[in-house]
Amino acid sequence: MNYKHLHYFWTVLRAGGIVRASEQLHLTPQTLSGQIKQLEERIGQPLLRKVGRGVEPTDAGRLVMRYADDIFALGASMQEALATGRDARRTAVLRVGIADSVPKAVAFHVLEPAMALPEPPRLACHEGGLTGLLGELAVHRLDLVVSDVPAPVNLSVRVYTHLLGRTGVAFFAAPRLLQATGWTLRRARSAFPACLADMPLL
DNA sequence: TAGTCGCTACTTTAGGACCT
DNA sequence: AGGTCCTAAAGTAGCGACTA
Repeated sequence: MNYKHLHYFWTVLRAGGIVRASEQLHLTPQTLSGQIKQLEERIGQPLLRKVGRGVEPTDAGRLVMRYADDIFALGASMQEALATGRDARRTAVLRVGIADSVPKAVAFHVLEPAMALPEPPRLACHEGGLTGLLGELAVHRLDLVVSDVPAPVNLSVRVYTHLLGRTGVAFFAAPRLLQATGWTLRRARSAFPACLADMPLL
């Protein structure tokens, strides 16, 4: 196993493409493509397949990626332990799934109190769709899922939903848009959200 | 609707630099 | 000398915009 090749593969999937990964790694796309090809030859099966103009992992690629996540997370925690003198492996790990629809600032706000504990856990955050995250929760790969909606009532998995907070939603419009649709700001405010029916809303 | 063009992303090939 | 890693150049393929 050449861990440099594995790191290139891992970076490509995290960056979302060979070109973006090559920019992060200060290499050319040809180099990354060639190195990943060598990794595939050593493993004996393809890890990436072309989809449109990009690439996506094969089943084997997803398996390798899960191991690579653990390998490089362990490497990062080793560096942290060397820098801080605190062995991260001795601290509890809180594995959190964050739904795509949740703004990162909100997720940070929700998780921040955990980091203020006397013995703060090591946070491992995973982003994804709610359905996939709940599946991970069901098989105990996650401890917690942060979402902007409660778990579906027809979910076959037993989970507990807790309201952690509320936030408002802001709508912005140019004044001339209100005028064009025959509304004034005062009337639109009092008739919200019914007034949206007349608005070109994206 | 089909063909063309330009752009983007990726792969292949050839060859150079460096290290053991 | 041979292996590894890298780049430049050329080629392939997908996608969107434009046009007849």
